[in-house]
Amino acid sequence: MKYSKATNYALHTMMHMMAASPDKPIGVQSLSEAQRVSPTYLSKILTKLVKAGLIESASGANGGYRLKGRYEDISFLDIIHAVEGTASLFDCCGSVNSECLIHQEMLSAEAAMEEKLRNTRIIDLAKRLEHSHRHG
Amino acid sequence: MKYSKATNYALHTMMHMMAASPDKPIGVQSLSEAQRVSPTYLSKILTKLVKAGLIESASGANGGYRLKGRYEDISFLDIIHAVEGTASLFDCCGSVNSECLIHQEMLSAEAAMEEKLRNTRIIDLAKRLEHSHRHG
DNA sequence: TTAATTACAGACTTCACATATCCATGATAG
DNA sequence: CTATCATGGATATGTGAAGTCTGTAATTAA
Ligand code: SF4
Ligand code: SF4
Repeated sequence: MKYSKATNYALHTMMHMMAASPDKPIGVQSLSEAQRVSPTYLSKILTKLVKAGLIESASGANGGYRLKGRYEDISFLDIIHAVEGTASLFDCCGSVNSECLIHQEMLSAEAAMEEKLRNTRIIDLAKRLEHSHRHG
Repeated sequence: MKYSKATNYALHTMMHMMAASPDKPIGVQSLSEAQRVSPTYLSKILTKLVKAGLIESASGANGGYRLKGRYEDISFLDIIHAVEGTASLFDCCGSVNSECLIHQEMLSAEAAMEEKLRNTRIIDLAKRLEHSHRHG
């Protein structure tokens, strides 16, 4: 029961892109160096963000990844859902039983967490701090 | 990023014990039959609950597992912590950086879920419904 | 047109952990 | 003493996370 490291990488990358210039694409090479993760692996993760419509990519020289459209609205939950999927944390027996009290409680608790994550936008944190360090 | 099946078993078992008589110990044999899980495996899970002080066990004939003390106060979170552990869902780089905004937000969101789980007691749900079915 | 650069997709490996199973041991009631 | 019951350790087994490798496609610069 842990968030994957991929989610961590995605959050850091998005934070970094928000703090940097949103105009020019940034190659996965430079994005990976700040986080000590291999470029090919980070690329896999960022492709998920592309498919989720959160960012856009450009092949070829001077290509890379770039924010698009209404990037100010992107929340923590958007990124987490793009990377981890949207399935419930509590999948008992596959079927959703709306009458089950255990099930209801677990979904309700998860919803409380998602509510918090949905109401926090990356851009707000990026504004509050030029956050580029990565300790370890 | 899923709750383990062990947590599911523990929740069902506790719900069952609350609905049944709290006086007599119930053997893991009968507890397991209701959930279609092997007795030995369920025993391992229940031992965690014993060590967490949520229930008590009695060896020998007519032994088994039984609620103890202030069992009315047991919350969802108590059981989940006993089974899954109390570590944070978001463990980046091991160290807790209180100044990191990403870290703060993730902890805050997790706290919202735990708050909900802490404020829901098993006994309340057991009262509302004699809940012993297990579909699959 | 060619070469360099970049993202993308698939196969693959490795590793950690969840999910058990089996068996020996210990405790306890009758 | 014996049947019953929990506990602990060792041991599979399966699944998903984490990461690597390599070829392919797209795009730009020369
Ligand atoms: S009884 Fe409720 S919690 Fe248990 S498996 Fe069914 S729906 Fe899920
Ligand atoms: S989220 Fe913050 S504390 Fe955690 S690794 Fe990233 S920068 Fe460090």
